[in-house]
Amino acid sequence: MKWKELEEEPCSMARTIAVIGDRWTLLILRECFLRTRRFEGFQSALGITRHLLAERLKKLVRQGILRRIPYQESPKRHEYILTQKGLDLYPIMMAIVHWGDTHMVDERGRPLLHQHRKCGKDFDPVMVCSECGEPLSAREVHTHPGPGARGGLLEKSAPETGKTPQTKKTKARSRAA
Amino acid sequence: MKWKELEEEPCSMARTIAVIGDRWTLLILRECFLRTRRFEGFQSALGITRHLLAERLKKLVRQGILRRIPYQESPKRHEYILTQKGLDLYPIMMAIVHWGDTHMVDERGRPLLHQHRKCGKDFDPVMVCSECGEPLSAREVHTHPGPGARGGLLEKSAPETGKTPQTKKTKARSRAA
DNA sequence: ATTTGACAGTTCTGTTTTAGAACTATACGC
DNA sequence: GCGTATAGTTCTAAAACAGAACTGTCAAAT
Repeated sequence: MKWKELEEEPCSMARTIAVIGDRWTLLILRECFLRTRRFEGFQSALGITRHLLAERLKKLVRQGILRRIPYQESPKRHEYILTQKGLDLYPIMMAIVHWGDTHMVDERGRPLLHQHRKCGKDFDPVMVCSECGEPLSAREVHTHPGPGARGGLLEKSAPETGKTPQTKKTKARSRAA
Repeated sequence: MKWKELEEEPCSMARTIAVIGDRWTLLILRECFLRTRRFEGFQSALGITRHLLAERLKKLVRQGILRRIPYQESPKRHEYILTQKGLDLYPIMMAIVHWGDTHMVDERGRPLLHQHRKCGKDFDPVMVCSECGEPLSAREVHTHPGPGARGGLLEKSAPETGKTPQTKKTKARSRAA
């Protein structure tokens, strides 16, 4: 499967993964949230090859997650800062960090703590229901198709070019989330 | 950088990414939360190559995210189900889906809706502070080193094998999250 | 006036990963 | 014995990535 196909699936998760679902992109975004803004900054913080870094930054700009803004003329230099769309990735980042804090720390404890400016305390992120405010867990949630679902009868059945091929080709059946 | 190195960084995010930070693993986990349990089920739902699927499933079992449980003898067959560690990934999945719902849907709307059994309503996931219950955003959070941080003076400086090499080799400086 | 250094990339080559397809193995139902 | 279901393994070609060097612009130091 190519990244492009993934982006077009009727599944919000697949589409998001198509944009941020590789390790370097996620690490670049970590740096963004830690206020890194410049090419050399990302490169030395991550040890990513310059080639890949340039490519990933371009992709993030194309996707509207980062904005490329000049910070000096002659020579022209730009920095990369998060757009609102990018800032909205924060819950994903926090959820990832929190799972790591819970399941991947060694004896020494957490590498980084998070303090909430409003209440002044170190906190954990908790995911709650927007309607009732209760914490969420997988078992308490029921998923059902929404307006953008493509499923069952509405599914576009590709017009085969004749008889059914005998190859064991297995194509993904459609799945939404 | 190899996945193994990533796993050993003093950063909860890097460690988590080392485990689930590739596109197939994330999609396999999506299927797990949608109650897929068997090899063929994953394969036909995702269109992943069988080779990669086998590899990813092994990795998830090694990491304690899935458990491989026999469901019949002769021929021996197993199914893969989420452990508690795996179920704890739910907030990450929901955060990813929600970002996609917000920023990646087409005109037709969301592919999938989520209903909270407790209150009966379709909901969005909201990330709040465990201490004061207020919704979180990137700007209201201050990060600072925790007990597991390796930084500054404590950093293990690799004993160079002699004189400083003249190559332009750039190694990642350490960064925690 | 030439050299050095910072910055932001691009180009090159070789290795690793992944895609796509076929093959293996065990057992069941007919 | 024959086809089907399930869960893999093996093979080759294509794509992605790592590691290193190179390009180009300008400022400051020698």
